[in-house]
Amino acid sequence: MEEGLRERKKRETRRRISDMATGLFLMRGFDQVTVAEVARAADVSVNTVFNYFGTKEDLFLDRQADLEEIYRGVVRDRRPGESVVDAFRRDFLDALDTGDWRYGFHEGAEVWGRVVAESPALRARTLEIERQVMACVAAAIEEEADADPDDVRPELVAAQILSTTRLLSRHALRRRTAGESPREVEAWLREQAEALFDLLESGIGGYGRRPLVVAEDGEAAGDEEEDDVEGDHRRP
Amino acid sequence: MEEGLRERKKRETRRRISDMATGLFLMRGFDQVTVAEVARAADVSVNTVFNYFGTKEDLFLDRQADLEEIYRGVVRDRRPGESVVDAFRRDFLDALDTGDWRYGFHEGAEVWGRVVAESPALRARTLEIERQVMACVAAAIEEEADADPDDVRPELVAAQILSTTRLLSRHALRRRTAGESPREVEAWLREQAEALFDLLESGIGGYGRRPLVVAEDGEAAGDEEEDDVEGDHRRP
DNA sequence: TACCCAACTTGCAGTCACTCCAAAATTGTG
DNA sequence: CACAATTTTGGAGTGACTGCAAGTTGGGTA
Repeated sequence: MEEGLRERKKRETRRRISDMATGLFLMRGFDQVTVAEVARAADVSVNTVFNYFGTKEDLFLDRQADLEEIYRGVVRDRRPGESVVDAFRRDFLDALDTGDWRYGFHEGAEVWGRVVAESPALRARTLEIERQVMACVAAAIEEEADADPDDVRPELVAAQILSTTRLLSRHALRRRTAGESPREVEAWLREQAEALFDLLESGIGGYGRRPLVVAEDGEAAGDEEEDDVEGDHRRP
Repeated sequence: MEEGLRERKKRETRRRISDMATGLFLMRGFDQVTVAEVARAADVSVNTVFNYFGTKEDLFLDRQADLEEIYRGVVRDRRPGESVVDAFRRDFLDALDTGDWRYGFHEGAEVWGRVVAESPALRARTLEIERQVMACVAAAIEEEADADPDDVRPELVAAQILSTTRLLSRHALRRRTAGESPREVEAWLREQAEALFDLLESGIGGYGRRPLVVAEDGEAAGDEEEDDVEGDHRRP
């Protein structure tokens, strides 16, 4: 008895709910679709939806486990002579070649990105996921490097690498939604990736260093142009 | 007519709501207090609470605007010869000296940290704030460096610096809540800050490099510590 | 002083995500 | 076929948040 009817039905139900939800969200936007609608579309009760997915956001974002596994692999399976940064650089460029989903280069990524960008709840959940993935990568690096549990460097390395890839993904998505062609974006992305990973490797210590001798005419630090102070309450 | 009665009352009401909310949250936890209770404690209606604060989370996390202003200052007012990283290193150590709130070293920080850690909603909002602050710092750096709007490096620099300070703050908070004395934590923090900022300056390119030739007996990864780049990656 | 307008506050009704609970319905087992 | 375990469902909440219409208040004006 490899898989009983029970297990199969569960898997099917979960899949049906997820697919229906994703379809509706992509079509009409996350906040414009209620959980009740998803339930109706999947022909289950609302309670069943929450039986499978902890929150409404999880209906749209439930690749976290996969992500963690993939990144663990990148760290663990890096080649001889490769540093952690090297491994992620290679992985990023490979993903760019194959149109892998994990950096947002897959087909339809711009629709997906727009839906996420338009929903505060989804953006928040995305950040939380990124945080957890970061912790996971940090753990993998720490384990690999056999570092002291008090050593903070693995976390720093993880944070910096993932900041870099996230930055690249976000810009790529923005350019895609702004109407640039995939080919254009890909070229730009390849160039920027090299530059950022180089910077990551060699350090940002010198960036923006202020000259020791101040020119005689230029005004000093900013005295003009005081911008807004009070933020507006009530966010949409 | 410097400030009418109307303005003063508004300021007082806002302050009263915020104070009552903060007190209740610190005492009983964020999720254990309803907005209705806050309203009752502040002697206003629930609607008035939402008139002043967009969300329940904003009742507790209200310093974002201040944070952005402070960080803008750090970037803009850096001294001659200082790079952006230098400026933030100095600012961090100064804040450590003065017990400044912005990195979580103030009195009662561990209670505050526990409340945030225990509430998913607050954690999510914290991440969102960090993201916005990061964007703000990136903008300041870009402006300062007079960089091309297409240049992604300012964002990378901002992300990496703030990742570092966030990492330090989080660990400090964790140690405080774990019962370490403030003096202990401060000493540890000072040492780690130097190490991490050094790493930030010199780059993480060599971290965790896997040896080219695999030793015939033992496992490959791990203990060889050959960091090829210039930085002396001291370990704690 | 009396009045009026604008801003601020409030109560009320409603939506939606999400929880708890107990009663079905379904599935696997002896 | 019974019986237990699991899943599904309906119903009755709770709590954040919104929109609306009716007060209430402060400031300026006739």
